Amino acid sequence: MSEKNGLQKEIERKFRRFLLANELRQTPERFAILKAIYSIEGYFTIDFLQDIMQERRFPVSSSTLYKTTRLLVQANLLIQHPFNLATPVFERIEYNKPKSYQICNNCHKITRIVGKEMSDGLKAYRPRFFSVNHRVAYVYGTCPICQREMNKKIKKLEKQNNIKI
Amino acid sequence: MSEKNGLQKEIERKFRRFLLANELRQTPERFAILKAIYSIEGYFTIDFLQDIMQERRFPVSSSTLYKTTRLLVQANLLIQHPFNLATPVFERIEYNKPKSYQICNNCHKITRIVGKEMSDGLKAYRPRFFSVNHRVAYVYGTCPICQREMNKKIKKLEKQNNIKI
DNA sequence: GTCAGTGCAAACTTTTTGCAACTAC
DNA sequence: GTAGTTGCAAAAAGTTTGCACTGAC
Repeated sequence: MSEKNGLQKEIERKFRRFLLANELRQTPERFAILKAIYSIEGYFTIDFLQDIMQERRFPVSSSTLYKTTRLLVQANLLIQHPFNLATPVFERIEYNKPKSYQICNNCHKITRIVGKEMSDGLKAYRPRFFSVNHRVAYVYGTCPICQREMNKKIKKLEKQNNIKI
Repeated sequence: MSEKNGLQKEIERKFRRFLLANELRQTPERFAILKAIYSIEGYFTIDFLQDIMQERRFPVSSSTLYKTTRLLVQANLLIQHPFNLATPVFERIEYNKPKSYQICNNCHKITRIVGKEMSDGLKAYRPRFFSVNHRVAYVYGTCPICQREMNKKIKKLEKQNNIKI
């Protein structure tokens, strides 16, 4: 069995356990949605997910999508990002693999942070009485392009009005 | 001048700079909202903020609140949390003071993480070409109470149906 | 004086809910 | 067979927008 299939099975098992423990039913819709979500590499919105389901010849209503995504968040298989875009952005969770993002609050550009410092930093926290599933970090600030533009504008204003801002 | 007033002045200055740089006007509403937000210690929703403004004898319309909170997020003075509750949850930002939260996805209990490991861990990441304003981390998982309940339920089901889940 | 900001109400979008048909258990 | 799930349409909630008035610059 390939690595990918093994992971898929593990995820399905996790969801099955969750459904059983909460006395919820194992419907084809729920597993089809789970599978579709894990086929999406990056971020996605509810609308996009519905398109994917359509493409996969497994159309589902948006009420089902809303309910199922909520279940998956509860089951620690899905995350909803605080990107404050027009619509909520979701992303699959890979167990115990910390994820970090750098967000420019000016141009709203989001960059994934790679490299060990951040993921090691996140793993440094080991709670004694809490079973950790996944860790996510967001670093907010200003990207170099926006930084330069803002400085230029401020300087221009200071010169124009002969003031110190 | 007290520490608190100094901080307040610094925050107002930051907002003023932001408004100037973006050629936006310095209205009383904007500064009153900023002040109200920084008077709230924990999380808040738009509705709650509107109540606060009412109490402070500075009623503002919700359209103004939506517009101003968006500006404050852009100005790196406010953050919107990904708690997936009924309504979006906001919180003021304290510059360069990392914040972390532990979230039980089962009972939705949110706990602030205190202690050095996490904040030091977050500070370990120092991007070379990005001006960091603030860092936030979320640790998702299951709290001890929910953990125990889930285990109990799973065991009961396994016994009942003589299966291994 | 000009033009951006505010408040109101209406419009719009997103999400939830009630109900009949269906299906996992 | 029973009770949870789905899909549809309607309702509710959250957010944005158009417009007249106000006030920052």
